[in-house]
Amino acid sequence: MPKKTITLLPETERILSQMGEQIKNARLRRNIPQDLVAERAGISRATVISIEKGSPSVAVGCYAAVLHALNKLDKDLLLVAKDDELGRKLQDLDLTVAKRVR
Amino acid sequence: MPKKTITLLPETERILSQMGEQIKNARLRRNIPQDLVAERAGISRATVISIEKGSPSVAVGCYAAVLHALNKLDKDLLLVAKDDELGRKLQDLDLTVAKRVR
DNA sequence: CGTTTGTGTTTATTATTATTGACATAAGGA
DNA sequence: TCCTTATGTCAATAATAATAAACACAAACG
Repeated sequence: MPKKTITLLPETERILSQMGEQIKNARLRRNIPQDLVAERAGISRATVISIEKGSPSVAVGCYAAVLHALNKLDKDLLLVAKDDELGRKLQDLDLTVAKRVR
Repeated sequence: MPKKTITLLPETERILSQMGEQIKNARLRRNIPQDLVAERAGISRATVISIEKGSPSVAVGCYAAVLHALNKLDKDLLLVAKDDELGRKLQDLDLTVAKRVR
């Protein structure tokens, strides 16, 4: 039973909005209509619109598909949680390469 | 009526998987159990598990909430579609700052 | 200015998701 | 080793998401 709706901090919502805007700009630069992106991504145009608004409730797979339709921009997803500086510092304080938390 | 299920290219699926792994590693480095992340993110532990596996069907908002629970790692989402080199090159060829495609 | 068409809303419908809880497994400390 | 507990899986259910279609609006072009 999905939660009534996903509740996010305003800060996080803004981040998603901005990401959506960036996706939209990437599309505009390529001069591809939402129609086409939707078709290439295998989703509906309505969902593309939601994505460009940064809707939190849209599946990450839809985001990925749209990004891929924009000339393999989906590879950008690999940047998420990649360069984890804080994480590495924390790890240095307690050098355990654990498979799970303790 | 949601599509039967999101169908992605194997390449895109791999990207999501890897992203999930990176998120998991970020959590392990911080030594936070899935339980706690779920609580902080306001979602269920089952969903956290799905996210760490890179499940395409999970809402992007859940991903964002988990990232935020990991010391504001949600800012990494701003890297997506940001440094759009190809897009800018394409734009250079046809310098129009359009609000929509034509 | 007129026309084309890309964009954004809305609504109803149905398939799918996120949840809960219980259980099995295994990691790692004592 | 033993024991705690983090992790993963599974099933059933409730609530949402993604869709299609029609509409209005506005941007860009001739």
